[in-house]
Amino acid sequence: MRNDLDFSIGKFSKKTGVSIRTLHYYDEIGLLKAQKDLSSGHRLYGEDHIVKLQKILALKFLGYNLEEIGLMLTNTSLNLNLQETLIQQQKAFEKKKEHLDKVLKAINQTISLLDGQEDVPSEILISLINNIQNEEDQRTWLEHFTSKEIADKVYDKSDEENLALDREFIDLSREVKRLVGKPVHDPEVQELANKHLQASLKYVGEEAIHAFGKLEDEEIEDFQSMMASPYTEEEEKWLDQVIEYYMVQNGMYNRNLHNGK
Amino acid sequence: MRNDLDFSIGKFSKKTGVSIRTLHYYDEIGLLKAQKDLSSGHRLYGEDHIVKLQKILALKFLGYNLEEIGLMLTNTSLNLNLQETLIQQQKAFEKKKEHLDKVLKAINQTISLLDGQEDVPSEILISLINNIQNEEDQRTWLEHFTSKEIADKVYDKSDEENLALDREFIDLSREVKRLVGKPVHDPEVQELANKHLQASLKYVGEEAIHAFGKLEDEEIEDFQSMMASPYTEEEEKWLDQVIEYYMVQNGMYNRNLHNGK
DNA sequence: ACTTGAACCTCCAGTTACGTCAGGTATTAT
DNA sequence: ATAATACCTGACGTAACTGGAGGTTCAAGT
Repeated sequence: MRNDLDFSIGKFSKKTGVSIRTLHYYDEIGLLKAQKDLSSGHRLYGEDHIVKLQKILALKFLGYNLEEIGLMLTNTSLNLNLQETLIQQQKAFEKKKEHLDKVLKAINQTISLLDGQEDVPSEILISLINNIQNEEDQRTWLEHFTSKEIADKVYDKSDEENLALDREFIDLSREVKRLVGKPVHDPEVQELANKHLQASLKYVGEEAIHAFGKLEDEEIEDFQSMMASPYTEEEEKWLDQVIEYYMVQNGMYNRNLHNGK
Repeated sequence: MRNDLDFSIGKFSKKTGVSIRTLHYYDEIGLLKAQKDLSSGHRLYGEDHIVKLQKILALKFLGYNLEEIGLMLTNTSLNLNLQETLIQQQKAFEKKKEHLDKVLKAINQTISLLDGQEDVPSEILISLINNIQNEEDQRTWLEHFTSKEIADKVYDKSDEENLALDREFIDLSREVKRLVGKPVHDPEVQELANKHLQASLKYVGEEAIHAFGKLEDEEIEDFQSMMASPYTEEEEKWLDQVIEYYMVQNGMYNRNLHNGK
């Protein structure tokens, strides 16, 4: 082993771009132990340290934590270890990427939804975001209880389509919040019921609604618990009544029809 | 405000999928304060808490930390805040995504490099990873000191091309490590020098090498400090001599030629 | 009414990979 | 010799929890 310890910790820090504190820390946990000048206590680094630090940084870049890195560097067979763990690492990072993509999708959708619109009620935003978040689970559920084709139809919409539908639901929910409490037979209220059903139909498709009709209440509740509703309990109850009344009036009673979103 | 506190913390935890311990924590930091049964001290949750927790989860999903979420939920104008901050959030996540992509690229390249190959020296792996990590900086540097065209040629290679080149460098470095210390005039050693120069040429291109020749030593050193070398200092010095001798023998002396990788 | 086990409580410690003081010593430049 | 700079150790803070210890309350069965 050579012993040309050319660098003080400051020089070494500048040369490698790693902060002094970090070097202290690596020394402390034994990951990169410096030589110490016995009289002054100052740390000294040499070429060997540069090489080792490069390894540390490379492995850190690949996502290993310092403990793992420590083990990999003492085990001489870095290679064997790497080959085994890299696959796991890859999977983990791919999961992270999927998550990131979902988040970015949610952010982008929310941005374009807010754009130009004034004062979107927060409940709606939340329900939108939650629905993006749970989209996969919902889709799986829907596929399980109906069919792949229906699930595809409901969830494979273009961005513009989605944006338009979301906008429609915003308007509707605003109406709900405006009219809540009014008697169900009020013409304005019944017009709302009509629009609400139309929108659900557009959102969820006719076949899906038909399939929904056949399910047990319990199953529907499972699904609803995944879908964040933008309404308060009060609003929800009122809307239930409004739509029930509307359907009875129009001879199409089915109490689950409006639960699409 | 309604006061129908229907859930114990256990029920609430199951209903929402948030751990009891996390609910304790949110209560403690005042993010989601539960009602307390005064006689027992047990926490009680109701519908309102569900709604609020949904908001918290949605905002967490968008990448806000708990403090930010707390502020957003007390400020009634969730909306205004959102619209401003979402753009930042978007940028931050896009950066994260870029980083992730780089890491995944490094992992994938390393995996395919290790695949089928037995016992790749760790120094090479490290230098490969470091080079992916610093690719952007290197490219910027190269563009600055030579030209965009050259940088493009050096760095825009297909995956297969890169893999083949990396394999070649592995073989070469194995040879270096095998032959190190032998006299420079040994025919085997000179054959190595030849191959090394060929590989550098393929890797970096003729124009780039030409451009390199015009640079100051200092500038080259800057660049090299970004490129992790797979060699020890001893090997590096020996290789320098070998190649210098080779070039002198073949009437093409230029001491920077072999520094491509 | 009694017991038992599950559910709940509070308080404390630990996690990662450092950043940021504070208070003191060593080296270097003038 | 003195001042500025570099370095030291030790301690605390961070974010968002998780886990455990040791004690209390609730629900159900006997």
